[in-house]
Amino acid sequence: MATKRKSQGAYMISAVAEMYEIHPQTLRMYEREGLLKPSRTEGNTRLYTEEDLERLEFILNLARDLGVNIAGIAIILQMRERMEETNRQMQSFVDYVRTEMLTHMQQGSTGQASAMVPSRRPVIVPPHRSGPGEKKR
Amino acid sequence: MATKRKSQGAYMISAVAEMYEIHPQTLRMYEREGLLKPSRTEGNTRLYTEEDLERLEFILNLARDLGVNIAGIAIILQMRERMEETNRQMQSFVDYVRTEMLTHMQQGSTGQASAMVPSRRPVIVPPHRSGPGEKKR
DNA sequence: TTGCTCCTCACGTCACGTGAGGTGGC
DNA sequence: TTGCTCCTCACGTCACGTGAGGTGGC
Repeated sequence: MATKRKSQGAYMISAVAEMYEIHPQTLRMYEREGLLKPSRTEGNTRLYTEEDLERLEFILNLARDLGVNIAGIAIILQMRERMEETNRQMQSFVDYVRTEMLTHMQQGSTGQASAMVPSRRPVIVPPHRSGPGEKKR
Repeated sequence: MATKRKSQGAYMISAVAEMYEIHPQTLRMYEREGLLKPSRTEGNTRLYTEEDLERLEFILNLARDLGVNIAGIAIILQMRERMEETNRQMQSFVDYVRTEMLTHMQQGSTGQASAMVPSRRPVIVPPHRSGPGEKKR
């Protein structure tokens, strides 16, 4: 019984091809060019995880909708990862500052804490809110 | 006397073409596709500023060395600008935190300012270390 | 056996870069 | 006039996507 789908949300190539209306050869090409790295079964069959599919959607958006070629997609993927890392670091810095501030506020200060820590988070990317800073006080 | 170069480091198309060994038509194409926006003389002749040239170098690096197509270059340019903006905001946040810290340190605290405010700017771009979070506690 | 997988080779299409041709202003 | 500029049109090349053909394992 050859199933197209594997447990844990891992998909064989034809299932992925069907889901995204993409030619299996194109999927193999994307892998050859380094855009995707699905794992393999012992029999050497490609297995696409949910994470691979998320990445594939991003790739297809660039390739189909925006007309970016493979070299461009590779670079954009790199930049995306770098930005995500930057955001993580930024967030941890904000968290650090926040707790440090609170610590010092408690050590005999005037209670201006909310004036000191900005009420909205300063920087970072579009959709997210960072969480802290808001419901403080 | 038709000069190729204008004062203030503004260049006409053939001068730019020569400097970068690029076909004038290619430069016109890059403009048509929105990658470059040189100003014009009253007579409608393109004038490339130093800033345009810096951008052009970035474009040529992507196109020639990395093989990125125009759609990809457009997106990468956008992302670059966004990252630069993020870095600027980050820097100003760091500056803000730093001066605010110092202010509060001076108001009857223990003088741990230098332990609290990172001495190098945190986050940002690739090869750096993040700075805070580590020597805490 | 069936229906999948793997692979390589090859073709059609289109974007990119370049060239030609004709125009106009310093 | 010369040498630049502007523009449009068109061609060659190559990357991308797709198809065919032959193989092997569940």
